[in-house]
Amino acid sequence: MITRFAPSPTGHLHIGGARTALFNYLLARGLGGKFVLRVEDTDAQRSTEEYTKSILSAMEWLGLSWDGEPVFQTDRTGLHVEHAERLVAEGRAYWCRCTPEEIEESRKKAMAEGGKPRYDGRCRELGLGPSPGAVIRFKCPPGGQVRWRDLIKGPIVFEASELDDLVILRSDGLPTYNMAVVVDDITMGVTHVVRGDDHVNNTPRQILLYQALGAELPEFGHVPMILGSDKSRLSKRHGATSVMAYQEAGYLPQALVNYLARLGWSHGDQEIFSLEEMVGVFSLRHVGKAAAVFDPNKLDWLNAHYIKNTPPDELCSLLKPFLEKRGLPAPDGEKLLKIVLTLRERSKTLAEMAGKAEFYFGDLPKFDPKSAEQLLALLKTPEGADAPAKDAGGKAILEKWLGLLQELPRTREDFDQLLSGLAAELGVKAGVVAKPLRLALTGSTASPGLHEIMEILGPEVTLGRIRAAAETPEGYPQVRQPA
RNA sequence: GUCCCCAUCGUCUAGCCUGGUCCAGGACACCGGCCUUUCACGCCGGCAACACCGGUUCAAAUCCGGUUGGGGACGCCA
Repeated sequence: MITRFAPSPTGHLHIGGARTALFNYLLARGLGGKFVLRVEDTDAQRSTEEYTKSILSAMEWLGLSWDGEPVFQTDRTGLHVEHAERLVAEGRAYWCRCTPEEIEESRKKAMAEGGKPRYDGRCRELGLGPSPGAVIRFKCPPGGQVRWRDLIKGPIVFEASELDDLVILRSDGLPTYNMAVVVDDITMGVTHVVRGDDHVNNTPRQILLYQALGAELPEFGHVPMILGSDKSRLSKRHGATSVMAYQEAGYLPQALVNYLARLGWSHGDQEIFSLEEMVGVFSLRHVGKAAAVFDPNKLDWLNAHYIKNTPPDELCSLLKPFLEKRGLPAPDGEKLLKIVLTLRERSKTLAEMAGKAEFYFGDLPKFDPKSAEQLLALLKTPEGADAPAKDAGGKAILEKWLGLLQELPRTREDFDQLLSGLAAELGVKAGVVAKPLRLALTGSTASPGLHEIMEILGPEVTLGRIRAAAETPEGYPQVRQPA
């Protein structure tokens, strides 16, 4: 068995492409076959080397290793031309000199007659030879049906009369898509052609070419499209569509692969799969026929799952580039590890984690606008007898903390004792005394546990931040612009 | 316009092939509760679907036909 992934380098690897690549990979690996990569770069206008590199690196990042060197379609032009000429020689194709105007006229006529726009084959029996501007067209059989049993969709039938004489060799001497694909799949020994749904309509033409070339047919499988939330084809306006964009947003490859696999494929009620695990249980039989809507929420859930389950030291190295992107200096290993430990249960992406880590850096934290307001409000609440029972006066609380924390508590238990002691002393709930401290330390009302935070910040920064908040010097707190 | 494909909770899906075990199961999201120094995690609970019509059958989410709806394709792009 040989499967293949055949992207054209006219853009970055997108979500849909990644999924068909994944399915091909799983199919081959599961059955001990080969998975090859073919770069379909026959469109000289739009193909670039940069995109080729980008696609290959995205494949590697996802862990979809292919067998052998990538094949470039433009390296095989000779082969394609040879086959096209052979078809002419055997009377199964012919040279056509029709002008664009003539073709257009033919299409319009077909449309007017209630059919689909098609070329009428007027050069078909003219026995023309090559000439500048001429193309080779395949002679489509006049009648009958083309049918195949699709690996995913089941039996599909096309009337041959629906097909017209497609161009197989362009006037610039390069093969067209259908020709190049068929010749390559034949000569590369591809046994299972698994590709996007949008190619179903190409398949009957390709089957005809296989037959004209006297080649054995491969199996075909067409995987359904991925749609955006409005059920139209997934595109940029739905958000990120390239694998690279997800990488940059801090998604883990395991999460993306897991998500893509489960989008359209299932294995009972199981949701979490490693790539290796999927290889063992994957089957086209359980790929659905219907298009699927891409759900960023579920991807986030999976990503959070994989973040939580990645060994912390590994997470540290994964996080570093994201910290750097924010201009945060990577702390030494021990400290970074502690930071990561406080954040990994709270982050859906590495980018989000880096954002949440921001308050660990610098002397004073930046506040989000709402938290800044809250701190100021707390500081204004009167202390003592005038204070509402639920609110013991922010300034007083912070000063108490300042006293209590001259020596940082060693353990979480020690801190808890300080906390509940202070709460009892002021006759308020623990949350009331924790809140000003949290605001002072992190610039936010939501954060990891206070004790672990202080341990990471160290005594100097901890006390400095509390003091700054209690005294609210001019211009404090400094408000952070929302990202 | 023509052809092809598809149709179970808001979303991803199990079940459909081999009708009864499905007044339809799981997951994400959402809502409620517990845990709790906040947020999150975790745990518990809830909401929520067989597109419609007809046929076959003792019995249909499951089989058949039609309708509607959605998607895709009709290039010297891939």
